[in-house]
Order: sequence, then structure tokens, then C-alpha cells
Amino acid sequence: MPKITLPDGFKKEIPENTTLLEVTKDISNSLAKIAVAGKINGQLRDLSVVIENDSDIEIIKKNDDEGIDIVRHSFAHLIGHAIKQLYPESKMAIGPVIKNGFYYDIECDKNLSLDDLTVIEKKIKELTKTNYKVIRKVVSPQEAMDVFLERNEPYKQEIIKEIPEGQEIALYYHQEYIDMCRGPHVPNTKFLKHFKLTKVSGAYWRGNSDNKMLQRIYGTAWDTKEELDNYIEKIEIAKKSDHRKIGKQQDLFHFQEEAPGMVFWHSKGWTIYNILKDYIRNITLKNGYLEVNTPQILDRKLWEKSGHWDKFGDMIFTTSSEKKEYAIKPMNCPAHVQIFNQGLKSYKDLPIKISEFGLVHRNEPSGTLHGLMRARQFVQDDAHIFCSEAQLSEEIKSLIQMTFSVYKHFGFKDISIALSTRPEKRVGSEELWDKSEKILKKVLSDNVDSFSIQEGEGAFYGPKIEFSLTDSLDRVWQCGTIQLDFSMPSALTASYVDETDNKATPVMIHRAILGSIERFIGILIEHYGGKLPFWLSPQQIIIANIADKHVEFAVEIEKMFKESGFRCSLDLRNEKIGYKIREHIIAKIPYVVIIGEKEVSSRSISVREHDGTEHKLISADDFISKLSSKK
RNA sequence: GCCGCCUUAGCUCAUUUGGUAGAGCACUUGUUUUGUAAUCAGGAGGUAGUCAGUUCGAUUCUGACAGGCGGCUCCA
Repeated sequence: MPKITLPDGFKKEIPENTTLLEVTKDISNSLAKIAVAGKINGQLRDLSVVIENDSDIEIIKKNDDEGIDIVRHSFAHLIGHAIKQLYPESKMAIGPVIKNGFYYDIECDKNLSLDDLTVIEKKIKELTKTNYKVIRKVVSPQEAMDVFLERNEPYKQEIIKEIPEGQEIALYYHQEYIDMCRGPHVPNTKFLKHFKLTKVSGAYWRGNSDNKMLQRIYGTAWDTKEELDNYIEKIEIAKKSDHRKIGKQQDLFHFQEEAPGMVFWHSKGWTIYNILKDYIRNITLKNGYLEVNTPQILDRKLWEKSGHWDKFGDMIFTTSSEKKEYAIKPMNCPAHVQIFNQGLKSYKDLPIKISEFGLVHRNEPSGTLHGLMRARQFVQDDAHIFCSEAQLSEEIKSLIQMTFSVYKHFGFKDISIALSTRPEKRVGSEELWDKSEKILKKVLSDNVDSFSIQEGEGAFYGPKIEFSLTDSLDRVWQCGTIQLDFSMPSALTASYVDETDNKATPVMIHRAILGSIERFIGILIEHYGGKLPFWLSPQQIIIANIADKHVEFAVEIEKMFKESGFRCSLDLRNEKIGYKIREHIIAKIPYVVIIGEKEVSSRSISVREHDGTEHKLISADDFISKLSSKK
């Protein structure tokens, strides 16, 4: 008789062939009503499995984090159940759980539209309402293969062929529909209630662009209707923070089809741009960087030498003149090596840090363009540090600290850090890779709370650290990067004279903190929901008069603000003050200064903050000195 | 680049069996001289993304192209 231990330490012997569900019922009937799965020795299992040995048992309820994921996973199966009833010829591929939801990849002759999702959704509701039992059956690979041969499911067959021998294969019977899954799944569709199919899109089979494109149906599911509604509302609100929308509303920038992926910066957007640049310039100069500027187009031969042409040629815009072919630079590094290469360098000069607000062009595939986040023309706050191997750790450490201090300045908390390791296609010896990955890992472990490893995602010349931020819809964008490079300096014959009077090749660190200024502004706009902090606001203060007779004093006050270095303008229109205020609130202006009869007679100002706070009849000088600390 | 969808006034959107388009806001003129989220009234504004095709007739149906949107792949 197996002995089980519950989370509270309670121990009990159970009869042979007892299932998790029976144990659950034994604990309490009310628990059994909301139990969707269990854990045996920490392993998630279906309630229908038999407990064979002495084990720790835990019951997963439908509203536990793991429980809701099981519900979501089962909803994916319901897409299958519904799809096969509606479009029997469809072939099912995979249907996993993702953050807040699930999806299923399907091959279907019909192009599914949003309207079709409504139909599928309705069918799923019908099916779940019958409260049918989901039956799990463990089968041999051959049995599984027979099932999916008979059901004409080529993708399932392909998956079976790759399941390692000895691994249990489970089929889930949803009435007439059969799916294969590691599970666990809910024991009954009565647990499947609050969901919505959200979008349909294309997705390559196995994520490989050489493979066939399938249709992917996305959905979300929650334990209660309130949670579902909240989630949907949250998405709707988040859409309002979309930088593309705010960019238009606030007159920051625009795109047009004559220049896809390239930004037309309007005056206000360009103001933000320059503030950011100045901020970064200040920091880099303080940290001993030498700011440079390099040509926009460079001979193709240079890019062949550096290795870029071979690997990234597709992305490079070109132009030609007098039979010479040029590349419009997609990166700044080869140019920075040229600057390093001028004159002899000694080990005493290292590290040499060369920075540039480097304008680059990359011919990104049209389908990947995304407002400011992914553009074809953008500026990197780029820098290359030429140093000796011995200096690497210290340099990288200070880069990590610098990056964090910049992100902190903007109030970012949700920063994900990843170490990308050696890719399949790479240059350099294994020892070199071992060494450089080890250096990055060590520096990361010593300096950040946590980081993930992205195996094989490194650059061909070396591993890299990536700092990523999230947009309003939870999409993750890489911003900062620190990359070790042992190859380009020698490819472009960079060298210095070392302590032993020999020629040595420097190591190069590629780094960017904001990454692309365009992308970073996009993230900032969404992060602040369009209400930028005072120091970044392109329009900080509006002076609004009550009536014509207050114009003179309003102009005087505007001059005061301007002379103190604030971005300030007048609103002298013949409109009611409520009308003006409404407009400036919508435009997210931090302060509206109101000038009327009382202000003129007392030579003071009244200020309305964006959040509605009012300061009546205060001294302009006092207000200016208070604002000066916020610059 | 791939799959699907979308493209109507400066902006946000209406306009169903195919008969050349409307609203709100913005703009403009007048009115109002105003106290913390919209004073009132008039006016102007569109070759319906582009190019073909079907049709007596196309914003509407078909096709191609362009751009955008959602994903996928990619992202030095």
C-alpha cells in the first residue's frame, strides 16, 4: 500500500490502484469540485493517474497559477474539438499554453477570419456546456501512430516519430476528438468557462520559415468572468498607450509610404530626441568616451573584410559611384576601428572608448517594421571599447552599472537581462568562447539579480549581454547590449604595442545603452502612457490668458520662463479657460499657467498641474526655482 | 520575406442586394471677453491608397501593386 504525504505533512496509506482524484475526494468533496490536476512528487499529473509508490501529493485547484494554465491548455484542445467539427479536413499541429492564454496551430483550407473565430468560440461554448469527461489513455507509440494515421493527422505523426523511446505517450479523448499531449488536462469540460479567442495569424510549422505556414488561433482564459473582463479591458487600455497612436496625437513624428520604416520627426518629437541624446552624451563624456562621427557610406570591400557582407549582406542598402560599390552603413563598428587604427597605440592608451550617435540603415523585411520600435533607419547610442583581455571584466562591470543607472533614471523596473552564447556559425576557438562566456557569466552573476541564458543566440564573433524592455502590449524589445568581439579587430588589423614591446590585438566591446534612440523613445512613450516626465516633455508649460486684457502680462511671464530655459508657449486664443485647459490636458502638458485679473493685479501666477492640482496666485520666481530642480 | 486582415475629409469613424459619400472634432468666418476638461451660429473641406478589369454605371465586385495592422521568421 503506497503511503502519501500531503503538503501540510499529513501522511496516509492508500489502497493499490488509487487515483489522484480518489485521494482528492477523500480529502474533501469541495476540493474535488475545484481540482483540475495534482502533483506527485512535484510532478504535474492528471487526476486520473494511479498513485503507484510512496509519494508527496499536492492537489492543483482551478484557480491556482498552475491550475489556470491547465485550464488554458485544455481550451487549446477545445479549439481542436471545435475546428474538427466545423472544418473536418483540418490538420492539427501543436497547441501550447502561453502567458495569459493559449494557441493552436492548424492547417485549414479555409482562411480563418475574426468572424470565423466567433463561430469557433460559439462551438467551443456548446461543447464545454455538455460537461463531457476528458479521458486520458496511455498508449504505445505504435498505437498513437495508428490513431493519427487513421485520423489523417500528419503533424501529430511527425511529433510521435520524435518522441524519445520510453517516454509515456498519452492521448486525450474529447468525445470523438482525440489529441495527444503530455498533459495534464482538466478531467471535465465543466472547468472550461471564461475564455475568448483573440486573434488569428500565420505561424510556420516548427517555427521554421522553410516549412509550411499554418494558421494560429490565439485565445485567453481565466478562472472567473471578472478576471477575463479585466484582462480584455487591460488590453484595450494598453492599446491607447501605443506609441504610434500617441506619436500622431501629440504631433511627435509620422511615417509615410515613400520612406517605409524611416521616421519623419516633427518638432516636438525631435525635441525629445535631442534631450535624450544630450542626456546620454553627458554620461558618456563623463565616463571617458571620445565622441566621433564617421561616414554614412563606406566601400563594400570594408564590409567584406569585416565579415558583415557575407553574413548580413541582405540587410545592407547599397549605392554606387564611378564603378565603386558602397554600403550605406548598417553598423558603426568597422568605422570606429578605422579611427582606432590611425596612429600607433600603446597598451598604456587602453581602454580607448569611441562613441558615436551612429545613424544606421538596415533593410529590414517589410513585415517586421513596427513604428519606432523596428525601423529601417535609426540612430544607435553606439560605442566601441578597445581594451586588453585583462581589462574586460572591469569594463563590462562598469557598463552594466552604467546601463542600470540610465534605465533607473527613466523608472524602468521590468528589465530582462539575457546572456546569449555561442551560435552555430561562429569564428574563434572553443577556448576563446569558453573564456569569454565565462567572463560575461561571472560579471553578470556578480552584478545583476538574475539573468537568463539564450543558448546559441550570440553574435558570430562573440557572446553578448542583452537588456530588454517591454512595450504596452507586453512585447519585449532589446535595447541595451554589451558584446564581446575577438574577431573584428584582427579582421580589420587593429593592433597596439603591449608591455613586452610586441604587437597585440585589442579586444573590442560593442555596446549601446538605449540601443536605438528611436526604439527607446517608443518604449518611453508607452512606458509613460504619453505623459512624459517634466524634463523630457517637449512642451513643458503653456501660459493661458483669461481675456485679451491679460495678454501683456502673459507675454511677460512667458519671457521669464523662456529665459530660465523652459520649453514654454502662449495660448492667447479667444477661448474660455476651460476649453484651453481641456486641450492641454489631452496634450499631456505638465503645467498650464493661468493669467487673469487677479494675477495681473497681484503680479503673480496660477498654475494647474496635469493631474488637476491647482496653485493659486503664487510667485513666478518661486515656481521657476521649484521647477529648476526638475530639469 | 511569409500568412491573414485593413486603407473613405487634417483626425476618429459612418455610408449593405453597384446609381460618384455623411457625422463629430479640427480648420475658417462671425459671435462670445470668458476663472480650471468643450460659448453659439454659418462656411469651406473628399478622383473613397494606386493601377487595371467586369459593368450602361464601381467607394461597393475581381485582380495586381503599395503602405499599414496582428502574428510567424528574422533582428549585426
